[in-house]
Amino acid sequence: MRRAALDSVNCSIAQTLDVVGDPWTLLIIRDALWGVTRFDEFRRSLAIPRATLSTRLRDLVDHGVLEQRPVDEGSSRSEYVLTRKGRDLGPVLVAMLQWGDTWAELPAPPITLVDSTTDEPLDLTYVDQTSGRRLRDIPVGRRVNTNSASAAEQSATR
Amino acid sequence: MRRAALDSVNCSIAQTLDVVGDPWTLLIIRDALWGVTRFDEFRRSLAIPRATLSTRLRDLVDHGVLEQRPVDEGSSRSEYVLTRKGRDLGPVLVAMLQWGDTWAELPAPPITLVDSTTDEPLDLTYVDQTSGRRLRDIPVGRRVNTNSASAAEQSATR
DNA sequence: GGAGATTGGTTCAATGATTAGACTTATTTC
DNA sequence: GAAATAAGTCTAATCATTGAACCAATCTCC
Repeated sequence: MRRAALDSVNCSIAQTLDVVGDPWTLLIIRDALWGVTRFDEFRRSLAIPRATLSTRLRDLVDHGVLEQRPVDEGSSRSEYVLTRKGRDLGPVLVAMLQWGDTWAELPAPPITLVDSTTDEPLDLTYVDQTSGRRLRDIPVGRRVNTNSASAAEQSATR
Repeated sequence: MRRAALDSVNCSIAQTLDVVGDPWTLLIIRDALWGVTRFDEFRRSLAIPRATLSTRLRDLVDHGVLEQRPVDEGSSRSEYVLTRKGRDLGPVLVAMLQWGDTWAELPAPPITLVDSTTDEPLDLTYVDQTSGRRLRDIPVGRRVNTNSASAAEQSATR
């Protein structure tokens, strides 16, 4: 059967996975963050089958992550650009990049993130803005917010 | 045909997706971070088919993200606990949680991350440790590191 | 302006993966 | 010792993904 339906689960992570919980989808967004906009550019960059790319782009447009628009006035050729919602996925990709740099067995990190104005490498870390501490030094717990959804939905809350 | 093979692509994001680029996998890790360890606990929490859970857990153990060990000395029942490598996926899930809180159309964030010693809510943001600026204030670029892989592999670098 | 290449798809059959549900075996609990 | 629980495996059906072929616009270049 088809993939599990996650969009009704009352969990922000499940909701996010319902949109980008597919390897191709996140690779498309990665490329889009680097400025790729055209169908064939994605296809060549990712070596993704045309039909798969076609459905993924449609889904991302439907979810408001990409905006499809004609390359020129009245042109039938499209470009796909990230919306604000799509650009906000940057931290997800940064986190994946860092995990891969640390744990994938590559000889060296293939790319380095830099400040594009100064070309200085970035050293990105999750920090709690309240206490100033880094995430890795904090014992993280969670509080379940019971005010937001029905009791039935709560059973699916995480 | 089976899912695209990403493990040979010279990109840390693709390498990460090769391990966790599946919705079930990340939901399993989410639960594991909250302390879930047993097969049936995962199954009930996620409503995941047994066979699917079985293969996912095996794959995660093979990748060194989870460690499988007997519940007691000599017991045939297993518990699955995150390794260091697995716990390091925390930032990926934090990023997804925040994106879902912002962009999924839920009435309110279902959970709040807190410091478990003080119960204070956390306000986690990516910060560049060098300049002290927040990620969202930085124009991010990338530098491709050409010293690490062969020219042939470089064509697949992102 | 016409030939050929490029772009942006759709359609097709074959192959895998995912699923619900039945089944199994060992271990607890009562 | 009976029933319930835990941790899976097995099977058939269904669904998604894939490579390949096909197609209609559009663009380039002579």
